[in-house]
Amino acid sequence: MSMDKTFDAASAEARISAEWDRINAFAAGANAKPGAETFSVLMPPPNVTGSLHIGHALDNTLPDILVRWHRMRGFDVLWQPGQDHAGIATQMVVERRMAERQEPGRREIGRDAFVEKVWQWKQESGDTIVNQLRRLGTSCDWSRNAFTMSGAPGAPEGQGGNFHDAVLRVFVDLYNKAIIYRGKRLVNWDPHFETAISDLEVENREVPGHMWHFKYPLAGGETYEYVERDADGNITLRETRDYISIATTRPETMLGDGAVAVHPDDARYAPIVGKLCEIPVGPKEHRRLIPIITDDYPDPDFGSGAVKITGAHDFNDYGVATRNNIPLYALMDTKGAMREDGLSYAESAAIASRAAQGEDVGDVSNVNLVPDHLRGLDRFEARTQVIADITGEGLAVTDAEGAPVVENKKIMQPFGDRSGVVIEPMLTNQWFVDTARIVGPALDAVRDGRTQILPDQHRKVYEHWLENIEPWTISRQLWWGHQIPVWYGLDLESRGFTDDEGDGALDEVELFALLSDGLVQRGDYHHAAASFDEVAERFRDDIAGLPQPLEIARVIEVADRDAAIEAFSRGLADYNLSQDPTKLVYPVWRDPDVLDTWFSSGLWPIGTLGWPDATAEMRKYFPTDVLVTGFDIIFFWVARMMMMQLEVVGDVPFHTVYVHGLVRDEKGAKMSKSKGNVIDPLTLVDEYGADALRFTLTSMAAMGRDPKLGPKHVEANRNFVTKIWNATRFAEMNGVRGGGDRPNPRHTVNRWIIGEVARATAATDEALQGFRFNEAASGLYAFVWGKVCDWYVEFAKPLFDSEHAEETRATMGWVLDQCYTLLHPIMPFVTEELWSLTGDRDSMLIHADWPEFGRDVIDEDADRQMNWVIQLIENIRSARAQMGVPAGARLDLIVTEADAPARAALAANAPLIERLARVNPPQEGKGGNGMLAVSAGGASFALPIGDVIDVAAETARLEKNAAKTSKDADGLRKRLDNPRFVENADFEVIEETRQKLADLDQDLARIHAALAQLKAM
RNA sequence: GGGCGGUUAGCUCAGCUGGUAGAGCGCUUCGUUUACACCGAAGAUGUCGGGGGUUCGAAUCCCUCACCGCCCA
Repeated sequence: MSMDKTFDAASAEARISAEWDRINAFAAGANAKPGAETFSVLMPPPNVTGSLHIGHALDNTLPDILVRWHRMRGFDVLWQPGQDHAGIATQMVVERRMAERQEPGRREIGRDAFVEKVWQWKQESGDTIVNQLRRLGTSCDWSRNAFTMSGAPGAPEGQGGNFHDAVLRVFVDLYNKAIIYRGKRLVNWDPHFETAISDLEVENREVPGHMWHFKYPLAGGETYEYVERDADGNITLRETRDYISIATTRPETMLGDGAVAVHPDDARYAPIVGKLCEIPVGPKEHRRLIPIITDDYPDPDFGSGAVKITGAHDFNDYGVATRNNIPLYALMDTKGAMREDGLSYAESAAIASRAAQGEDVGDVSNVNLVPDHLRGLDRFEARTQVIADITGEGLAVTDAEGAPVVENKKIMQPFGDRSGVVIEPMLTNQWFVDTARIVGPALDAVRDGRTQILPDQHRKVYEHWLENIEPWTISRQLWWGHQIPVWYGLDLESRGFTDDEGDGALDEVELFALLSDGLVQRGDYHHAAASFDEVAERFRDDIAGLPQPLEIARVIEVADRDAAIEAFSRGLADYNLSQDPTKLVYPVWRDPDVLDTWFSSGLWPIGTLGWPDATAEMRKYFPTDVLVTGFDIIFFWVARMMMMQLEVVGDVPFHTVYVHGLVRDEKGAKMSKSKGNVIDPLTLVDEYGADALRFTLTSMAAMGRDPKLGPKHVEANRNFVTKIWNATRFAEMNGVRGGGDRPNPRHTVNRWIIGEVARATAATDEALQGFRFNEAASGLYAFVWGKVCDWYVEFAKPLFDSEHAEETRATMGWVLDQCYTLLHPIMPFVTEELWSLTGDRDSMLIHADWPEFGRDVIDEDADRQMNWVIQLIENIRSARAQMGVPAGARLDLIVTEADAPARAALAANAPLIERLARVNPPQEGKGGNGMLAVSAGGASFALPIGDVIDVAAETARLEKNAAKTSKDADGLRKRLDNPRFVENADFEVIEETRQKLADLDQDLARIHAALAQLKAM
């Protein structure tokens, strides 16, 4: 059998993958020694919509290295894979596809049909990313592949998992602890997807914008003395004004202003605080007045110092409004267009006026302050119109020439990270996690080291974020996701309804009162439970206290609140007619919203292990060991997993979080589709093989740095694959076979390389232990290429023709086995292939034993000797090359001087030196005319290159060497001459320095001797 | 504005707890000697961003400035 000249990655990868699958090589616990410690790792679940990008390749290569390494060491390993259902992203993809096929939209086909379509789509393309990950050699237990929507309604038959149960259970638990609550809050609203999103899903970007300046006239034409002063208190402007000047970047929100606020210390506006001013937009006859209030929020130095307060459309204003009891007037609908619903403008303005006078007007959600001509307009069209209206009326602040003041300036604007549209702060009912209540343990765990975040800089980021955590909006107005397990019921007892006679029975009058009292106006009850049956129980308990016969009303489920009112009314009417109490129903309806995807992925550690069931996996593999992920999801995912696992099961989800950088292109630019610099990992795999890509990513994974990846790097590492392939090919041609035990050879070369293997092993273990992936990779590269291929293989060539042939074959076979083993976690395919080609093995390499011998197998003498040999060969080669000796010429090697160790090294390794330095067997003699002078520790040599030696060139070469040596020696001498160095430095350092100096001095003496000889000629 | 990180060979980057610089790619010269030209041999290139400090000794620790990047307001 003879090997090809290169490794055929494409065909071998598929074959080897199939073989691993056949023996279930990746299964949890595979290759575990009896009673082994466990090592478990979670895959950061990629979006099920997604396809593999280079970040995934890194996310999975690094943990795969740790996993393979532990598996070979006999740990009981679980490498848990799975995918995330990715609410918005997936819904977006499916909707887009429906549109492309000109199918009816999701609202037309309805929720159930749409969700079914998403499941269908997931069935068709959900495996894409799994198959792509497999091509990288990711050795997860695919039989356990999890999905964050598993077990949810509509999930196809035959798919395991109960993620849905876990999610609902946690929701209900947190709801019952009141850690999850419902509230009407200002949230980030995505007008494209028409859903709330969390603040993490908002990207704030600086974009060119405008700042408009408008006059808000004082009510009743009042005037005041407006005075501006400079820093020293000198008056710079004094004028009589009948308005207050307001700057805004969003004029359309003026319609919803509830007040104008100034800083309490701002003397300019002190005269008008407490007065009313007019919003300069809207129909003249209903021009609204709003109060001028004080609050600490306005910055007197920014703009005019006066700020309009639109509590329902700005987060800062929201704070001011709630502090000062200013109504929150909503202006927009879910699409970001100006509202058309609610009361007429006239009615609305009237209510707002009463509010401005200080009257409590109650719930203002029905108040629509959008003037008729603006209703239905998109928010940006409305802006244009508002500006035109105000300017037309002469209420824009103008410059000296009378032109309206409009500043062009950069403004920070929020964008949806998925939709890319401008996010609108919106006042809506949403569900929140009161993160402040569960954040403590997550902070403590990192502070006390139960979970370690590497590198350290990310720990700080994590802590800072958690210390300033905001409530987490977890409801999403989407259809694809875990529907919130909350049902609402009508509030029949809190207000209005009374049992007049106190007889515990409901008479017709009371029934009528119940209906006419306006159920619509009332608040709702809600309960959370994992199913309708359970929640019905809760509602039955609630209504048990109602007068009869209502207390026996059947709890039924209806679509929504309107349906509930209708069903309830019909029930009452039927009862009224028939006096049959079974006609009475208590309808409840389920919250239509779904949970934020991250709520479910936050449960990834326990959800994938079968929780809430007390599974064997849960007992065995939780808490997990290492999580490898990107810094971009520390908040989204890592922090939330920490909080949720600690709250739900009282333990940290993992001991170590290794945060890797962002893979950039070779110029350091972020990869993005719009820039067109995205590198497809599979293209690289096709071209160079998975091993080369894995090795490249690994060698660039320096902690705390962003890897910069270009095809050149991958090519270089593909060459490395070829290198070890060919070293094996050479071995095979010389009858070397693997599979043997560690030999105990006699020849120095063989003893030396065994020590080098031990060094490489220890270095690899240390690097991986410390998550210094790049050091593991570069150390192995240097060892395999620099030591094994460059030197050992070359040394072995003459040995194969010597009495040491047999032990050299054994040693080389063993050394290569160690190379395959050590490289396997990083380059699994080529090493597995070589393993199978080179010996009869008990197991595949993936289940072979990781080397366990220590540095004690290093033979220091052999080490010294071989380093001397290498030095001599290099010096001879260098001298030859510099003097232009033809590469093929074989020179005599004359030993002019040698101490005992040098003599011994020479004697033991002469054939190697002869071959690699292209010299004849060494002989004693004297240097002389026409000879090159070369030295190595403790010995001097002369190499005759004929009578025609260029004395000048050789002198120059030696002088150059002398200068360098002498410079180095002087540096060391200066240090040693410094008494403070000798006093302060470590003993070892001083000794080492002395030794180095002695060596250099000796070298220098030899060079000078050679120079003297040259001159004598 | 606050925080974090970066600035080392022509390019892309290593350099862990201070002992005086390395790799890959590229470049120059030579080479097809019993694996490998996806190769081998030899070689050139660095006041380690500027300035200051601590130290016997600083790319490494501290301060400061400049520029670049990221995160959060």
